[in-house]
Amino acid sequence: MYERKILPNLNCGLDLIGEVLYGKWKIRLLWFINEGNQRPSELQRKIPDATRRVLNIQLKELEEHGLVSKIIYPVVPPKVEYSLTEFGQTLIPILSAMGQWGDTNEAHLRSVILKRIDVGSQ
Amino acid sequence: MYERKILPNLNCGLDLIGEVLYGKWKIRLLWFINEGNQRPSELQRKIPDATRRVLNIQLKELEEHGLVSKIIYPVVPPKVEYSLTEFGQTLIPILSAMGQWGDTNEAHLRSVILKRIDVGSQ
DNA sequence: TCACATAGGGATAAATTTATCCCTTATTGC
DNA sequence: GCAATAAGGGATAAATTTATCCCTATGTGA
Repeated sequence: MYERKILPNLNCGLDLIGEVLYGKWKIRLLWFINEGNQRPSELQRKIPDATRRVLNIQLKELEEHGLVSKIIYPVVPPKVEYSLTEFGQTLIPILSAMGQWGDTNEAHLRSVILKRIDVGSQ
Repeated sequence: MYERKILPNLNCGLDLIGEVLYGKWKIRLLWFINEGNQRPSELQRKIPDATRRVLNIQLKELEEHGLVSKIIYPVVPPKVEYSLTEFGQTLIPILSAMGQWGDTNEAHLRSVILKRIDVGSQ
């Protein structure tokens, strides 16, 4: 695992939540797990742009942060199921509000985001 | 400005909000601006761990994404004021909920975050 | 027997984000 | 004249995060 050289700022609640949600795929993972996609392979299918590798890494972080729990069934072929912990579930209303905000403002957001990116590319 | 080689995913509302909030200091900037710290030097004092440089860069992104607006007064020494746009203000309830969640769970979060980090360091 | 599905990890490269350092402008106070 | 203040930008290094590639294990079905 990467060993940090610069410690994160943990001064206030926003810092703390930022620390556990920071990660390209974490919010989506929480969301899809909450929707019932519990197995790694289902999550991969839901998030095809991410590689298995990163999803595993980010799932492990979510687990270490106490947001999801993992059950490994001792069968072959292997079977694993993730689910939100009680603690992780308390995040759902917030993620839901975030998603709604994004959906509500989709047109505008898509426009300004792409404007910053397509400066000569494509 | 850095030219992206990998385009971001913009499949759903969560992706969109993630894109505009992603940045080490952005949430804090929005928060402090909302609290009335409008001038760059005030923001720097509020966020001493960030350098002027990064704050400027992230403020510019927030501006380009339509969340904050910037007024430059033509005086010397220079005077600049940032404020939330109407659009930016719609984010405040969400940031507030996020901050509260972090505050409520401060002890637990601090513990699990530090556990992941202090694996041999310090 | 060969391909496939399932889950996961190591090593390393590439992408992206932050940090550092230094430079500019013009006025006020000493 | 010299230091401090206000705001900000360029160049470059360092830190951090993601992506790529390859390898392991074991049963099931064709």
